[in-house]
Amino acid sequence: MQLHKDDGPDDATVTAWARLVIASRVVLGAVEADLKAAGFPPLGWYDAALELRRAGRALRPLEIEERMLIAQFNVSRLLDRMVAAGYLQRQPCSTDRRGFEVALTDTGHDLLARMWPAYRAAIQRHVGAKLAPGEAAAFGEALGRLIAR
Amino acid sequence: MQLHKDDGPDDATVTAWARLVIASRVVLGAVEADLKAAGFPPLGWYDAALELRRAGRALRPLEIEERMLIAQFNVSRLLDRMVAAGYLQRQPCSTDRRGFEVALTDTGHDLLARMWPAYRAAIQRHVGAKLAPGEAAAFGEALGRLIAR
DNA sequence: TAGAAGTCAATGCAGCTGCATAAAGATGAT
DNA sequence: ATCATCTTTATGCAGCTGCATTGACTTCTA
Repeated sequence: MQLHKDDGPDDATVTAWARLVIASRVVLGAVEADLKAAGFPPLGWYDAALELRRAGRALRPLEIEERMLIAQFNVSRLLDRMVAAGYLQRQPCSTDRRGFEVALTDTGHDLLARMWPAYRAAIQRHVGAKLAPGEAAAFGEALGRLIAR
Repeated sequence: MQLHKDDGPDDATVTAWARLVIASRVVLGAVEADLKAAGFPPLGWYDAALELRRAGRALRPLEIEERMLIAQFNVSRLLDRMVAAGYLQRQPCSTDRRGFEVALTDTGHDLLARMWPAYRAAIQRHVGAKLAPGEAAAFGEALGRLIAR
């Protein structure tokens, strides 16, 4: 236990932070590299497609933004690229003529199906295999707290 | 407990992975934003300067690369920028004429000293305050395992 | 010690990100 | 209904990243 006069983080917190910075770079990079090596598009494409499949309906860019927690202008461009690649299609929004909705095309559904085996293997290789058995749950809990609020 | 026939990740691992992707983006972004709002350069600059102070001597780009786990060409350009900003200085390497060493300037030492209060506060706000008491140690352990190997 | 192979660092290019702002439509107050 | 305000999405620009390659030097082999 560390004594301190201010409200700064304790040593364990600083260590956790420093490792979070490194680990996210290393693990994200490794998973992305595996996917790319297998000829697939970047992770963000999968994530966006997955949100659409989970929702079970067309979503507006704003809804994608809320779910993926990425900046508005990056959603705009990500959707552009995915539409251009044929994975998504835009359709006019019935209730707001400023916006539109994006829906998964058949090709988009197919992308999810084809990527999952490679993606799942990458997750197991770079995350699952490195955590102690049973450790993942508590680790995920802690990460969830970092996102909350 | 999940039954499966293949060697894929279990649900807790997939959840942990998904949250790692989001949490690192959210938390890194928040800390970077705090530093920027206080008029400081990006995190990577602090990290590089910190490695130099920790080492207590000039380091070669390759050594920075190993410590920060970032790509070679990104080290090259990060050092360029930090030298241009006056925080580092290059000096010829006595044992290898291909390379050189970088050393912290007085301004660089000063940067570390000036940034730390803002940085520490940001770590506490975005990480320390969100973890349950005592949780940071196990969390850091798990992150350490992800980096290892 | 010559030559092949390896290592260290920089750079041109393309693509992605952050930021500020714009354009178009929705919403709310009077 | 009108006008100001807010919301939704797109985009120009600058800077950062990944990738492939190059140039310079070192190391290894014989």
